[in-house]
Amino acid sequence: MTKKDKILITTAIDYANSPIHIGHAYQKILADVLARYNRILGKEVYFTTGTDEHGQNIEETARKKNLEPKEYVDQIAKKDKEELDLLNISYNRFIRTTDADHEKYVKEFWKKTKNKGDLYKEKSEGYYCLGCEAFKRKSELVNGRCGDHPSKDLQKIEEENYFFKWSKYQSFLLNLLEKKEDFVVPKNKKREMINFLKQGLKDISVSRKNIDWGISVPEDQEQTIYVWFDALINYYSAAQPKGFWDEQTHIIHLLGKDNLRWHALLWPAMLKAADLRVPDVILAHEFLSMKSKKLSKSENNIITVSEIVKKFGRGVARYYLLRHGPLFKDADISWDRVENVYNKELADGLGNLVQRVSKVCSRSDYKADFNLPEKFSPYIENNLNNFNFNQALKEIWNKISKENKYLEKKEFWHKQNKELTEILGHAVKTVRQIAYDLKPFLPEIAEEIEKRFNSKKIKFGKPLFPKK
RNA sequence: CGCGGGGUAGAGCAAUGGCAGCUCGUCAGGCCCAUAACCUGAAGGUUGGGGGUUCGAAUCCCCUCCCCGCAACCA
Repeated sequence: MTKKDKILITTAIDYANSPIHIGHAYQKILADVLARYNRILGKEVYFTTGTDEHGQNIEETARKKNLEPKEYVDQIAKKDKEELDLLNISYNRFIRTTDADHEKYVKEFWKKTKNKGDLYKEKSEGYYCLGCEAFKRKSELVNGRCGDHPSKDLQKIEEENYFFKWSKYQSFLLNLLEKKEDFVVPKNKKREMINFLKQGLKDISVSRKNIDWGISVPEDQEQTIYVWFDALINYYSAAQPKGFWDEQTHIIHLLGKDNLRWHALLWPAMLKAADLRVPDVILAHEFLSMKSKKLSKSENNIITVSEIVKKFGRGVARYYLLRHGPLFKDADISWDRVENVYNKELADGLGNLVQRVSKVCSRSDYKADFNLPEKFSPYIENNLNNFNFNQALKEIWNKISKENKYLEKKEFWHKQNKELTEILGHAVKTVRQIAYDLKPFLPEIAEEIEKRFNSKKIKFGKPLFPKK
């Protein structure tokens, strides 16, 4: 991160085919931590998330449910928002690709790119695969069939579409990736993008004929803008009017590894074509699996945010994912593991430390001082500046363990007067700092600890995390 | 030769050439402030397999087996 004082943090917008699950939520949590952290540091933060609502898949899903596409995506967007609220995600704008202002920006963007000469119309022969809901190039076919859906017959379609001159930006992109250290995080993903680029870019079709559910091409009503072209622009539509798409803003995109190519290679090329600035950091995280199997709705192998919150309470999903989630490496989740982490790390670790310190404080006449923490511990800053969310939490938990050892060694429950005051002073200071450090990660928990500890008389209360 | 990640104690992971470590679980002890929590100690590994380089290999090289993603619209 940098010293600029405006920061734009975005998450990918989720495809409104089905509501989000815990895997999607992971990304929102990462973004939320960055947003809260930077706000506390006094920076101006704009944090966006939302839904990607156009495209043929969505139209068909809606029709199957006897709904108009708009009705259907309204439902999904509402549900997604509820899930985000359960996690206390502090977004500033929930942008939907069906929002009127977004449509306006997409059309503007299109015109700019067209005027630049980077969009051209060309008749192409395509093979449409019903399994993929997508066009295949002849070169992509395996034995004249789609490699992913060999059982489906391909429809040969001749269509005139708009193409984006992606190939024109190959060296621009290569330069960007090679020169800008942090442009794609982590490094191995960046290498992957560079390797892909070196294979050569082909121009890409960015419009479709005979698709109704989408944004139509300006001055060409027959054509509809391809969903990715439409979706990527959401970042700009959300941020630009608020003044967060200028050179004074540090722009961070968070996304899953599956979307990296579009964000690292197509989006910057589109921005360049429209004479707009490119983002600073593109952070791609890995995937969560459940008992080694992909999170998949069709296989009934998902956990939703509401389930986890219902079972363990708020904050637990945030903690689990931030500490044990798939940051730069795929990670596995299971109910057993969540329960174990809840009991050992949250209840026995953080929760118990808060209890034992506050109990001894409240039964003695100990009076705390008002030297409240004013900034994050250095390890929080170091780790968050490098996007090491899990390591930052690990450091906090090391601090908890160290304090437990200290209290044990001092046998503080036997002590009195001056000696006790000294030990409690140490413990209270530590707990207060822990609460401060936890603010970006577990805001509700941090607040609850502060309620008990940030006054003269330390209060003993109910366990923060009742044992399961 | 499509691209990439991975295989280390019962489980999850760390260690990029120098005594193989951490968390959980297990076992023993201590403590009694705390949510049967906390603290100390112990057991448990020929690092998937084979070969090579080296004084020394989980780590570098070659071969091989196995898992998992991505492959241009699933976070």
